[in-house]
Formats: sequence, structure tokens, C-alpha cells
Amino acid sequence: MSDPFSWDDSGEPDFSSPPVPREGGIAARARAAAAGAPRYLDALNPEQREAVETLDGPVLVLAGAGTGKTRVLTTRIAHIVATGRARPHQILAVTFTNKAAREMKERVGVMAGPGAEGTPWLGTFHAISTKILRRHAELVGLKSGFTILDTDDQIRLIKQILQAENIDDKRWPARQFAILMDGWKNRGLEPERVPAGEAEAFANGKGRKLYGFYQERLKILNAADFGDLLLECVRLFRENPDILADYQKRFRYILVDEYQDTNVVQYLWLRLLAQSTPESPQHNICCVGDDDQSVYGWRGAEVENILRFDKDFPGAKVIRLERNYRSTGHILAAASHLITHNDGRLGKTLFTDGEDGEKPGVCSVWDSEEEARVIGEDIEQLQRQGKSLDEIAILVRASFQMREFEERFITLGLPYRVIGGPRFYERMEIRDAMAYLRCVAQPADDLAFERIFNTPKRGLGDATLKILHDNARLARIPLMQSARMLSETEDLKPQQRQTIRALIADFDRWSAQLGSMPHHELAEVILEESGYTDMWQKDRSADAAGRLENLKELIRSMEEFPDLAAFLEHISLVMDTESGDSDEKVSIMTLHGAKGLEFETVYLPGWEEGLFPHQRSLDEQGRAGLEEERRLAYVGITRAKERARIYFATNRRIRGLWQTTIPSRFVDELPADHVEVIESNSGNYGGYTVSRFNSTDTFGSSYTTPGWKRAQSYRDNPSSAASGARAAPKVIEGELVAKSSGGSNFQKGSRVFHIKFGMGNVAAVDGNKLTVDFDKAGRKMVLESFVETK
DNA sequence: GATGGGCAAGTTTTT
DNA sequence: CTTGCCCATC
Repeated sequence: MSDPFSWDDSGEPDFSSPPVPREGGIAARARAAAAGAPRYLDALNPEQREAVETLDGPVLVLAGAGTGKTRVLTTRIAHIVATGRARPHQILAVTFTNKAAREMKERVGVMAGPGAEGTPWLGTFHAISTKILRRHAELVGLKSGFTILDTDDQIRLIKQILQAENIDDKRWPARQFAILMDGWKNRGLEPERVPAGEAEAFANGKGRKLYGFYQERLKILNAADFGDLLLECVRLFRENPDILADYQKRFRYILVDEYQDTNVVQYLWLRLLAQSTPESPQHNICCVGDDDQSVYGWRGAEVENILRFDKDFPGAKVIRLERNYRSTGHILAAASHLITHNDGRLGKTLFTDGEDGEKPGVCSVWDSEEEARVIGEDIEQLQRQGKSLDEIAILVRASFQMREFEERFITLGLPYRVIGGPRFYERMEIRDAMAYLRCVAQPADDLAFERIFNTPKRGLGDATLKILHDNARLARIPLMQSARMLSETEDLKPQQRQTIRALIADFDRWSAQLGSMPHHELAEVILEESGYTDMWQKDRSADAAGRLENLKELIRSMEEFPDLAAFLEHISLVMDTESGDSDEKVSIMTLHGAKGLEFETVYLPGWEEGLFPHQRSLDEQGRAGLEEERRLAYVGITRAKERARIYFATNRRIRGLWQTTIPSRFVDELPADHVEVIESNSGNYGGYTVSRFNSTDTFGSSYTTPGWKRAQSYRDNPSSAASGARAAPKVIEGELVAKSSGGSNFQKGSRVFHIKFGMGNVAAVDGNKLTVDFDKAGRKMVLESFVETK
């Protein structure tokens, strides 16, 4: 048998691979030994191979950027299975993101071949915790069907509690308390264990009490927030040693991805599961991570977890992966040298056998506008060389930086995609639609009911809600039922009563259809009949069309699930849609969002003190903050395979004010031998461009005076410098790909719709370029291919 | 109960 | 310069 991944043993009821001759684990192992090293190991370098083959005892794999971390993890899983050490369902493999989990699952699946058992315990910390909690929900005061609240639900719940406690939520914002509580949960602290000082700090000493109330409310609602998923799981393990022992026995091998990003609860969770048991006397835990890529300290990640791994797990074997397969020599050298400025590293030296390649470029520009223009031109040049736009990314420190690039790219007609924005499932319309579905599937879901009971507007407000609430609390029934009760009495005004009665009738009808209609069709019916789709169709604002698109996408994605319940479970934990468009586009995203990705060409704008490293990071975290920012810079550079360009502007508009900035200290920390200073060729107007490499005098100049601003605006747009409004984006002659030579399809005065700017009137037509007065966004110059007639 | 104007605040983000 | 939230008004 050539496939090392078919094994036998049909002892598991859920095991559905085709019948194969029964063999014992020992035989399988013997066969693997006889066959010599399996093929899948051939593709590994010696260090990777060691990381895969060291199966006994704790292992820490320090995997530098681009060193084949995922390959090691997936091959290791395959290897454990192939050698008969454990079967897939005895392996626990945790990741942080659904994306990472999905990728790993796919790759393991490919290695294992068709028909092999899946890996049921490969998933995110949260997904696996949920799975465990659902089995033992009663032990932590929940019922198995508990709902998972997202941040939005969480805030609304907190608001209710603050109100009930008569706390001024102006002085003590719910959002702030949510963050505080999240921090406690991340640190594994239940209400009674929050340090007194911290607990007192909120709402004049009421912090702990509020946290307690909140947890009580969650239990009553049969709900858990994201933090609870981990925290309650840890509590479950602590309070029920027999259950813990069961899982310890089950999970013979534990693998952890991105270990440098684990927080305290996740660490506790892992430590409990990895404890020695008679069946498994060794800690067969393998953590993979890179201390140099720890950039989530601000949300509770503890780099210390990875730094003290060998103390937590004595006798741990540490394996370093330092051979980089991604970047060229100069890029690697630049990143490596930069990161040596950090203290407290475990230390790795990345190297590559590849070419030296192009040196990373460093380029000084006048302001953020020029930055966008220069980068745009650079990309167009790459495009002319036939490079794929999919292999180009702009990585920013803060999302406000994205706007300028978007505007520039729209003008240039350069396709781009913004990655990161509000996630699909966080969008208002998706959450509203989900709330309707939740109300049908889980009639006791009060938060869902509250969300949609007056969406679309049907004349029900706070006053009515309060009556429903009071009645619900009195009778100890869910809101939906309370509404039903009140629709039959005289407690409400006739108008409201009528509306509620109709709403209840709707829900009854939909619930009845639940069994007789495919759930995605039902969803469509619900959105239609509730008037929800109508609401957006009538909406004339810029993003209404997009929202309707999203709703369609939601319904489409439902088809992939067997029923509504399965869909809801999935969506509460995952729901990131891969936007199906396959057109080539430049990616714009934050440095955080870029972690784990790679591109041929990477642009790194905004390397200025205050922005990067970010001032707030320095103020709040001091040296640790600076080091985290530096790791972020390291992550940024190491995303590049062939080309990296760093930019810093002399002037940047922050909160509407122009400020003179100084270049980031990280620029000077780059190794001079491995970077190249680039002149911004287009920005050299009258010698205004200041390259700090030519002239260090960028300090203390009064570049924000009105005169300078005028000069700058004139420079960009000599013809219209006098126009008071925001200068129209400059169009570079002859650079635009002219299309439809036979004149424009648009005329002056046409009413048009633009995906970003909304509705507007065409003010002027110039070939395929339109000047449009948008209702909301003002005058913009856009390409005609970006608008449609309405 | 809806709607619009005024005011404060404004890294990074997954689940 | 934006955006989002709260409050006062119709």
C-alpha cells in the first residue's frame, strides 16, 4: 500500500473511510519503518524534518518569516498519523484565525488523500472551545444551544446593565467597559479574581460588581461572549478533573500555531490539556511561532509565553527554522538587521540561498498625496512590465492611510481591494438579517429580537420595548413570548399592538415554513416579507446597493449548510467570505492584516515618527511598545518576495491638520549596504522635495504655513490652484488606458452612481474621464468605467 | 417615534 | 477632516 494515510480501525463510529484490511497500530508503524522514510519528508530541509519527526515530548519550533512553518505543522500531523502514533481525532491542532485553520485543514486533507478521516480537532481556540463547551454546557451554567455574542451584542448588553445600575454611560462608556472586561477574560480572570485596584477603577469601584452582573445576565440569556468561550472552558476543566482527564487522554498530540500570539487564558487552556497523564506521561505538545512576529501585545498576547516555553515544559526541544524560502537576500538582510535592534529575542538568523535581488528602496516624499502618487506610478510601471497586480500590496500602519491610496487609484483606474475593513459578518445588514434568522431558529434569543423588532422602522420604539421587557422579566419569559402575550391584551396602544401582532404572525409563519422550505429560500422570504430588503432598496445612500449585494451573498453562502442551525453556528464563529471576484487587484491593508501573507512587491508608506512607530504605542507601552512596532516593521518587510519600498513623507495631515513629521527611526535602523535611496522622480517640483539623505534639515521648518500650503496645492494642480475646494486629483497625461475611442457614454448632466462616492451629476466629460459632483462626496474626477448610469 | 444638528474623538483586530 | 453618538426638536 503506497498511501501512508490510509489506516484501519473502524472502532470509531464516525469513521467513514472505505473498509480496508484490519491492522494494528504496531503493524502500521512497522510498515512505515520498512518502507523507509516516507515521501512526504523528502520535501523538507533537515531542520523542518527534525521538527516533524521529533514527536515525543515538548517541542518549540521557532519559525522565522517564510521558513515553511505551515508546511511543518501539516506534515507533522500527517507524520503522526502515518506512523500510527495517533489517529486524526486524537490530535488537537489550534490556530488563531479561521483562515489559518481552513488552510491547514485543506493541506492536511491533500496529504491524506480522499477518503481519509478529517481532523475534527483542528480549529481556532474559540471553535474548539465551543465544541467542548457545547458538550458540557450545563456544568458551567449554560444550555448546549447557547448563543455566541459578538462585540455588538456585548456592548448593548453592557449598556443595559449600566442603565439598570444608574451609571452615567457618558462618563463610563460601555465600550470602555467591554474592553476592560475583555482584558480580564483574556487574562483568565473571573469576577472574583480581578485585582481590586483594577476592578475599582471603573464606575467608582463598581467594576467587579458590573462584571459579575454581566456574567449573570449572560447565563440567563444562555449566551457566551468570545472571551467566555475560552474562560468557561478553563473553568470547566478546573472544576471537573474527570472531564479534563478525558480530553487529556484523547489528545495524544497537541499542535499550536502562532504561539507568540497566545494570551493568558489560551496559555492556561493549553497547559491544562497538555498536562501529563498516566496514558500520556509526556507533554506531546508542539508549539510553532516566531517571537519576532509578535504584534498583538495590545490585545493580550504575551510574548513571554514563547520566551519561557522551556521553563513551562522542561526538557523542551527547541528547533530553529532559519532558511527562508520567500525573500531575496537584500530584503532578508534589511529585515534581519532591523529586528536586531530589539532586546529580549530568542534570536534567529535568517538566510537564503536565493539571489540577492533588488535592494529595498527608501524614498522621501513631500506629503501623503505625493506618496500615493509616486506609489501609483510605480505600480503602473510594474503593470506595464506585465507584473500581476495580485502580487502587489500596500501595507499601512493605520487604516486612515488607506483613503488617500484609494482615491489615487480610482483616479488612475487602478483596480485595488481593501483587505480588512469591516468584516462581512460585522456589517449592519448582515447582522440584521442574522437577527431575523436567529429569531426564527431560537425564539428565546432576546438580543436578536431586540435588534430587529423595529428594523425596518415600524413605529415601535423604546417605550414599547420597555413594556415588553418589564413583562418578560415579570413572567420570566423571552421577549418574543412577551410580545405575543401583549399582542393579546390591552396594555399597548392599539397602533403598537397591531404592529406587534402582525410581527408575531410573521414569525409564526416563518417558523412553520422552517421545515418545509430550504433554509436559504426561507431567508429570502423573511427578508422580503419583513420589509428589510425594501428598506435598503428605498435607501438612496451610497452604500445601499452594496448592502443588498451583501445580503444576496449571505443567502448564497447559506446554501452550503445543511440547515439553519448549522449555518448559525458557523456564522457566529467564522463568516469571512472570500470575496469571489477574481480580477487582478492591488491589495491595500494594514501591517497587522498582512501577517502570514506574501507578495512579490510590497510598498510600506508612512514610516514617520508618531505614525510608525505609533505615538500611542510608545506612550502606553514604552519600550515594549517600541519593540512591538519594530516587529511590525519586520513583518512588513518580510512580506516581500522580490521588491520592498519604504516611504516617509515630510508632511502629513493628521486629524485635518498638516503636520511636519520626521522620518521613522526604523529608517535609520536599516543596514545601509542593503538598501537603496530612491529619488521620488515625480515629486521634484522646484526642489521642494526634501530627501533627508541629501539634506537633513527637515526639522523646525515652517512647512505648514498658508504660503507653503498654497505652493503645494499649486504644484499639484497648477491650472486650478485658485479653486477653493479640495484640488481635483491630478491626471497624468497619457498614462490612462484610453478606452472607447468613440467618445464617452456619459454626458454632462447625467445622473451616475459610483461604488465609493454614491450618486452624483456629471459636471464635465473629458475622454473617458468624468468630473462628477457627488451628492455626498463633492467634486471628484473619476474614470467612466467606475460609474454607471442611474 | 423619527429626524437632524451639535459635539467629541480619532492605532492596530480575531474570535 | 471624518465619523459616530447623544440630545433636542418636530
